[in-house]
Amino acid sequence: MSNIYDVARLANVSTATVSKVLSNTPYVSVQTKERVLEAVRQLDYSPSLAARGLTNRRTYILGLVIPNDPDYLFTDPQLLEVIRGVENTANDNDYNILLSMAKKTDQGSAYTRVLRTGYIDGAITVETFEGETAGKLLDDQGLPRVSIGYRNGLNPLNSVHSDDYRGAYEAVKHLIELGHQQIGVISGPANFVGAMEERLRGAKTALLEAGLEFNPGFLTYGDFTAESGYQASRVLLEGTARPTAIFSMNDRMATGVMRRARELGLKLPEDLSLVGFDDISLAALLDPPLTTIRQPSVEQGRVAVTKLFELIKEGKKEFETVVLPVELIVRGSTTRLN
Amino acid sequence: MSNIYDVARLANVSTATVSKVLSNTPYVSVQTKERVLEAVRQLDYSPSLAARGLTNRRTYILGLVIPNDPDYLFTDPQLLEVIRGVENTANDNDYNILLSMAKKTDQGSAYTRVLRTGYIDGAITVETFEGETAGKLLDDQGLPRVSIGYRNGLNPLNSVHSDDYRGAYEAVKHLIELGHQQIGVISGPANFVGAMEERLRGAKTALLEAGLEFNPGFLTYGDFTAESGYQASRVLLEGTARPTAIFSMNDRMATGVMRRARELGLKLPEDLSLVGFDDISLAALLDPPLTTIRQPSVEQGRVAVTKLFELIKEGKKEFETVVLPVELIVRGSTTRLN
DNA sequence: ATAACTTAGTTAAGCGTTTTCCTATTTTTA
DNA sequence: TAAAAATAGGAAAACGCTTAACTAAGTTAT
Repeated sequence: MSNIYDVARLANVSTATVSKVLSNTPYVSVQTKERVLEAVRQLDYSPSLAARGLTNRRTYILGLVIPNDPDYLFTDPQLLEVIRGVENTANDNDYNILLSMAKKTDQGSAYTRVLRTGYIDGAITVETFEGETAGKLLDDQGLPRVSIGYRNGLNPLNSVHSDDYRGAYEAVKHLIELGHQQIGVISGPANFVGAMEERLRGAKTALLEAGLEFNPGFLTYGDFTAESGYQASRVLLEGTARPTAIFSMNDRMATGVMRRARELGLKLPEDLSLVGFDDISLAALLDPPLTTIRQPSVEQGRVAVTKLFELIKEGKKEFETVVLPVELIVRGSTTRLN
Repeated sequence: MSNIYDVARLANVSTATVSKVLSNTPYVSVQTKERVLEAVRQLDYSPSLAARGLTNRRTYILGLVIPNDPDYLFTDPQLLEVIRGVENTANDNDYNILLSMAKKTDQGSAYTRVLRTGYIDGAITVETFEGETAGKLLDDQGLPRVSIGYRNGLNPLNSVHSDDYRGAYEAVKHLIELGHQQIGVISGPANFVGAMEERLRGAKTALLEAGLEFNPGFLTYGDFTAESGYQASRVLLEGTARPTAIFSMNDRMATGVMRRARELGLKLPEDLSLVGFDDISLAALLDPPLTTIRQPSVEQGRVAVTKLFELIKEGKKEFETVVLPVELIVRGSTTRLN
């Protein structure tokens, strides 16, 4: 592999000039510039990022930190979308993505080292459960960081997330408008930062506005997996007074509800209306197709990186949290209460 | 952030000694070593990977190259598992993962640059369609590389993949043992390297061994999405002579088949037996639960990295392709032909 | 007692860039 | 037409680490 000296020699200039040409610094004549570029072409030269990082203090690498604890979070298909949005946007701007799937137990491991070692110019952290330490580690170093999700609970700075409140509100309002008054809610894990609280708040607000009251007995918790939705729905569907509709805080848990309902001989949507959250690709293909709240996952990644660039390149310290709009997608799993 | 000089000064030694301590080179006295380590601790020092990479020619970063063309491949939940296997194994060995989602159209973009610039010590490429260039780019530089999937068609070197042949063979054999003779096959895209050919070969072999002949009219193609399975199954299920069983080369397409069958009033498994491939987490939760071939996705990532380390650390040039066993999971979507 | 090792630690070069000063030439301004 | 300003390019230091080569002291073998 050729280095900057090879190029300089071939173009008959100094390495300083080569560097200037490559970084578009002014005061290089057109002829010289062309000669250098020709040499670069001939040698198929590309500058060593390691060397560049050493002088520059810029590595053109962003960290993407995703908690790997617990395992089941990782089966979320939306996550892949987020990753895709992050990677593509970074790449469009000539940045690369270093992936860190942090385990809480890690101390001094490769992942920690990378976050501490000037190897990345900034980071995106996917916020999940309370008690993740990666974010603090980054902040302590003053590294630019953008959260996907809710940072430190509901701190309205430097994060990007969907409008969870609104989504839940719309979901429940939709059910109420269909005549439902007994509405069960399956939440995600209670210690999942921010999002679940917001969705619960949205759901409650919708009830309140309709003059209905929230029945704590109709609130259960799952862990986002389909299996947990199945379990949670037992509580709701096998009690004496069962709800006529269920709002599940993600689609996968909703599939669990469907399965349970089927087993109990309940027909959707006639006997039970069901609204999910996420709009995973499968949602439209279920039987009946699932009414749900669409969340812009790729977009979350995209916006997070764009915002991170503002912090990195413009030296900004903070920005107002970006809340991305969600959309109610009405399909076949909800119907008017008869 | 402190550097090696700070540590050296504090410990009253030369930087060389610090470096030796940190890399466990012999000929450092216990006392000195302890003094250095104490200084490291006090200063919370960790060496700059950039600088280290410059001298070392080791970056402790592996590239993970995943084609991003076409989009729909990316919705594969198995992919996340593979990524997880790769990342975790790399991390366990103090390596990090640089994610590259290559678009074919990219030339000279961030991703290409990273692959050419001595920034990674090796790479894992996820093989999908023919004509991907990232692999060649890496090979041209002599960078160690392991493929997940089938390298250059069926080249039996330096790759890791599941036993696609065996999986398809078992799937179809299972159907035959249940008495089915008219078996439809929904393949993935024909230009998907290796895997589809192998699965088709497996299916044909099973038929042949049972003295049945392969009916080309019962072979259709999808693109791995549920929607394409739905479309493909129309061809199979709406003809005059329809198969009594279908082998779908992935689970998502199988869900499309289920949907179509339901629409046509066909009951699974009585009227139609269905076998998928992958065993995605949803498979067990479908109605009926899907009989399928389980593929070890996390394991593929894990093995790929392990093998890559052999190439990098031991300087090996090649290894025999690792074929990971698959497993037939019999659930409710298949039954004896009556 | 001397030669030959072994151990412990240091010096300084080198990895491949970028960037800050410089110098020299050309162009503009008054 | 002289001074000032703009343009073009180069020399060399700096980034933070590793490592080859070296020195010096202590240990062992003869």
